[in-house]
Amino acid sequence: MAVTIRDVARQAQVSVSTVSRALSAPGLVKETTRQRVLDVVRGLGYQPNRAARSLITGRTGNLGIVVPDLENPFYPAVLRGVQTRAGEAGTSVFFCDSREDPETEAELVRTMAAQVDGVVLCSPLSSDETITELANLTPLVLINRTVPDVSSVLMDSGSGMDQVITHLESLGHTEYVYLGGPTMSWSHNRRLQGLRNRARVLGPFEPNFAGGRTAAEQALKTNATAFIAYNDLMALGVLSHLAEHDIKVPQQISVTGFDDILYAAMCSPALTTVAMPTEEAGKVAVDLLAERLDDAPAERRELPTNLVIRASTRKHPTST
Amino acid sequence: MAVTIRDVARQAQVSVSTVSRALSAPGLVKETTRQRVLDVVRGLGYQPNRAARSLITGRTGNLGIVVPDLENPFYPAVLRGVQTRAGEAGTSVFFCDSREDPETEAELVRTMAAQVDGVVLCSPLSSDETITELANLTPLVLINRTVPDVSSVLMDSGSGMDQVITHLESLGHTEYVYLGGPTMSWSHNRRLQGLRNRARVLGPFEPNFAGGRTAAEQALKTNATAFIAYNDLMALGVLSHLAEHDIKVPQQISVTGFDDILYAAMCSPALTTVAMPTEEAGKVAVDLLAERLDDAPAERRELPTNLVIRASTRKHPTST
DNA sequence: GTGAAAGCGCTAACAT
DNA sequence: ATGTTAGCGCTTTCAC
Repeated sequence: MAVTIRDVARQAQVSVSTVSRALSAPGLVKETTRQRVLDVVRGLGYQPNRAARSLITGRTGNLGIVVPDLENPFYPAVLRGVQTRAGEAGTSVFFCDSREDPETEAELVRTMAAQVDGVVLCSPLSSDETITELANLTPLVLINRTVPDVSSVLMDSGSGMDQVITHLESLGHTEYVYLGGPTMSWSHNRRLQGLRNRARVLGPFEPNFAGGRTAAEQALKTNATAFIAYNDLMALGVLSHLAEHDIKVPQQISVTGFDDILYAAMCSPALTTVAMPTEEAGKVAVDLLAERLDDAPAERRELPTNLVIRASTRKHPTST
Repeated sequence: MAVTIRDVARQAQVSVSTVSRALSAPGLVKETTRQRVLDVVRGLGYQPNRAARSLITGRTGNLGIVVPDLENPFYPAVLRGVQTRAGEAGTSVFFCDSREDPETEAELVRTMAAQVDGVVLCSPLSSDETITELANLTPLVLINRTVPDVSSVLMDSGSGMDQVITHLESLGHTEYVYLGGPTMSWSHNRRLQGLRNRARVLGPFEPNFAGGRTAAEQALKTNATAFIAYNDLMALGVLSHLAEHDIKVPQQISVTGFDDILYAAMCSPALTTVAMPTEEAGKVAVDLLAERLDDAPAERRELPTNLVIRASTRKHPTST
C-alpha cells in the first residue's frame, strides 16, 4: 500500500494531526516542526489520499467541463484554458462531450455533480429551466450564455459584429447578409444585436461546414457582396461552396466568420474573422467557479473580442 | 447533507450491507429485497459517495488521458472515443494537455496517478525510460507508440503509407517526397517503413501548419510531382505555400496527408489523406485499460487505416 | 503548539 | 440471505 499520513507522523515523531496541519494549515504549527514534517513528506514521497480527504471535507478538488462538440476547435481551446488555470490550483478536470444533445448534457452534468466541486458548462441549447435545475445541483459557470442567478463568462460578439460591419463599410460594401446560427443561441442573438438591422439576416443554419454550404447557396440569390457567417466552420463551408462555383473570394465576394479557430488562418484565402478569447474564457470560468465555492454571488464577466483582418475581405468591386 | 446509505437502509428496513450488496453485488441478495432497496434508492435519489467507496476499494472509478496538443484535431477525436467508452462503464475521465513538453507530461501523469485507475497516454516524445517509470505508477495504455511491457493501441500507418504510394503510382507519379515528422515519433518511423525506400525523405519538420510551409519550400527544390506530408496539419501548410506561389494542386503537384482531420475534407482542394481510426483507438484504449485492471498482461492492438481519396491528387501531368 | 479521538460514508470480512 | 462491525486515510473538534 502507499505511504499514509501515519508513516509520515511516525518518522517525523509527531502526531498525525500535526502532519495534517503542517500540510493544510501551515500557520498552526511551529516553523521548525513544519520543516521537519515537510522533509519527511518529501523523503517518503507522501501524497495525501484525496478520497479520504474529500470524504471528510466534502470537497473533491476536481471540476468538470462539458462541451457540445469537441470537434469544433472552439471547445478544445476552452478546455485548455480551464485546465491551465485549474492546474495552477492543483485541481483536476473532468471533461464530457454532449454531442449537441441537451438531454445527454443534463445527464452528464448530473453525473459529474457528485464528484466535482463545480462545472463549466458550454450549453447553447438547453433550456433556462434545465440549467437552473443543474445550477442547484452544483456550482455552475456558463460560457456564452446567461441564465438568472448563474455565473457566466461572455465573449462580446455584439461588439465583434460591430467591428465586422465597420470594416466592411470602410471597404465600400453596402449590401451584406448575415448567415445566422441556431435561433436559441445566445451568441447568435448577441450578434444580431450588434448588427442593428444593418444587414439582411438569413437562416438559421447549422453552425458547421455543411450549414455554411447551404447558407452560401441562399446568400448567392441576394445581391450582397459580403457574407458574414455565424462562425468559422460555416464560413469555411461558404468558402468551399463559392470555390466550387468559381466565385472568387475576396475579388467578387467578401467573407467573414466568428471564432478565429485554427483553420481560419490556414485556409485560402485566410479568413477575416472575429477572434474570441476562448482560452482566456476558460481561465476566467475557473476563477468564477472558485469564487462561487467561497459563497460569492453569481457574477457575469464580459471579455472583449477583436476583428482579425486576413485575406477573405476586400474593397467592394464596384466602389471607387 | 446528501442522502447516505443509512437513510436508504432505514427506509428499506434492511441493513446497510444489504443496500451495499443490492447495488454492487446483485447476486447476493434476494430479488424481492433487492427491488425494495432499488425502489427506495430511486425514491430518495441516492447516489453512493464515490470518495467513501474508493477509500475502501482502492479504486477511483476514474481514468485519465494526457495528450500533447489539444489544438491538433487528432487528439480531441481520441478524447471523444475514450469518453464514450468510459462513460458506458460509468467511468469519468480527466484530461490534460502537456503542450508538447515531455517533462510536463510526466508530471501530469504522476499527479493523475493518485486519483485514477489508469491513464491513456499519447506521448510521441517522452523517452522509453520515463514511460516505463510512469507505467509502474499506474496502468498505462499508449497510443501510437510502443514500450516493452506497456499496452498500446497502434494505428497501422505503415499500411497507410503503402496505400498512398500505390495510389500515387496508379496515377503515374514516379517522383515523390515524404515530408517527415519528428524523428523520434513512432508514427513517423512506421510511415518510413511503409515507404520502403520508394521515396525521398525530407525533414524532420514540425508536425504543424508552419512545418508544412517550410517543408513545401524545400520540396519544391526537388523534381517531385507528389508531396506526402507527415500529417494533415503539415499538408495544409503545404497547400497554403503552394497556393501562395500559384502552383496548382493537383494539376501541377499532388499532395497527401495523414490523419483525416475534419478540415481535410473542408479545405480546397479537399485533401487525399490516410484516415486514422482515432475515435476507435480511444475506445480500444479504454478496453485495454480495463483488461489491465483485471491483471491481464500488457497487450498491443493494431487498428487498420485507410486511404481517403479526395481532390488533392491527380494523374501525373506528363504521364500518358 | 501539539496530541487523542471521533467520525466522514462506505465495503468486506465475519457472524448468524 | 442478511446483519454486525471494523476500519479505509484523513481532518477536525476538543483537550492539554
